[in-house]
Amino acid sequence: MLSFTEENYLKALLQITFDSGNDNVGTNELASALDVKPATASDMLKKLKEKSLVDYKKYGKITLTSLGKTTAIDVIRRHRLWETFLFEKLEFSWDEVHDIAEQLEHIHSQKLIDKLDKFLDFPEFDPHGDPIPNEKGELKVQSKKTLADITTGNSCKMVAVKDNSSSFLKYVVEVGLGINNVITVLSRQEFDAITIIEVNGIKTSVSKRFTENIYVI
Amino acid sequence: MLSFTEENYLKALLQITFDSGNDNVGTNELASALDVKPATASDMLKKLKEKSLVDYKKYGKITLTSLGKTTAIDVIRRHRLWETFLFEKLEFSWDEVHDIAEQLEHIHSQKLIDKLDKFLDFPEFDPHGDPIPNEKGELKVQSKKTLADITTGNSCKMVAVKDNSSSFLKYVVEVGLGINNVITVLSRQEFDAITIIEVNGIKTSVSKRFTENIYVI
DNA sequence: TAATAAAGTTAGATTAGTCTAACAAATTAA
DNA sequence: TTAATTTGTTAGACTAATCTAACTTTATTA
Repeated sequence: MLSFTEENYLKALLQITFDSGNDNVGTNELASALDVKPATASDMLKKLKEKSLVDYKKYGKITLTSLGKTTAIDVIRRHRLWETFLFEKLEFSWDEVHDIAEQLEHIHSQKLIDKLDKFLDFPEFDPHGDPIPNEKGELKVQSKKTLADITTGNSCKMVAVKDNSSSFLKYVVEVGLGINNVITVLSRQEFDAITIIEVNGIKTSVSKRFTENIYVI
Repeated sequence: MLSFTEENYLKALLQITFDSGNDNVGTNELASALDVKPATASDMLKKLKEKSLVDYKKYGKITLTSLGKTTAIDVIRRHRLWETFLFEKLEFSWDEVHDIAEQLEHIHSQKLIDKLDKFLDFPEFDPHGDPIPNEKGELKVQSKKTLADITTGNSCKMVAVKDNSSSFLKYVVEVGLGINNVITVLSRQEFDAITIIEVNGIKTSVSKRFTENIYVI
């Protein structure tokens, strides 16, 4: 049985490769994702290697073993199912579900997750638009295209957010954006890296960083 | 923010006084309830005293402070609400809910519990018949009378179980008993401490210990 | 390619929660 | 009321997860 901490390291490793496409994850990057010091991550990697959850050698790159990946996907499945439960059944808002799910994802009971999945009618996406792995660990492929990739004058549909932090999500809501909204890119000011978009007839300016955190199709 | 462990000590202290009516809880009793050694409990008591959660002095009796009691009641509220959720919404059986709720009860979010309470329509009793404290910490008084108190020839209604362990609950189901069932005490054999009961027309022999763990009215 | 910077590791310390073994206090019984 | 038993505490050690500070390796750049 893995500890909360071990599960978090595995999840972070998978998340980093998912989000950044970067399969050359380093100690610093991992440590900063988990908000610990590199020394701490370095220690933990030894332990995870010992348990055959990661492959790595000193100063080399870190990769999940197949066992590690399966486990990480399971943690993500738990996280996203709980988020969906909180949002759909308990009527939490979009930006509140992540932090509570961070705790709930570590409850150990396969049966609990299977029954929760059924209760929610086997959802394929969580409230942030992220795909939920099924009981076999399979998930729908997610668009890698962000609002930053849409050229001036074109429209797209928002399907998910990259950053799941409460602060970002609150901002997204403030801007009037949500999953499935149609967004039109009106113009870009290269000088200050601002994009002017239109959503439901309302025009807003957003930063480059903002556009890179909105997944679209 | 209290740790899981601290919460478990407080809950155990309250549970012991509740269940046994014994307000003179000792280190050994507490330790055995938590499945740790007395030395460990002794150490933890210092810490809980430091945090003003228990009153106690060396070799003296242990009592919860008002803060400690409030916290313990809150842990019990969380536990019983989660049990109710598992039983009513996820269709877990009676004997499966306790162990999972032991984990869920430590999720920290007041809003989560309030919303869960509402989602379940403010239940007053959990699947084992135990009262669920409301958001103010108030709970329905529970019968202290057990099946052992019913005299030969008389009938009663089962309202709760004292022992919540999966093994006991499985046995209760096997015997054909459940909450709200009417039980008639047919006879008692003082020699081997056996009671013969009738439930739904079926006669069974149960031990003294069994009858002491069934609350009735 | 040599110097500098960045990234990663090791050593030693800390905290929470646990243990065993030895000891001390309180209670029970002879 | 003394001896035996039970109950409770202390001391010292261990593990997991973390830290800081010092050091090593790898990468970058002048």
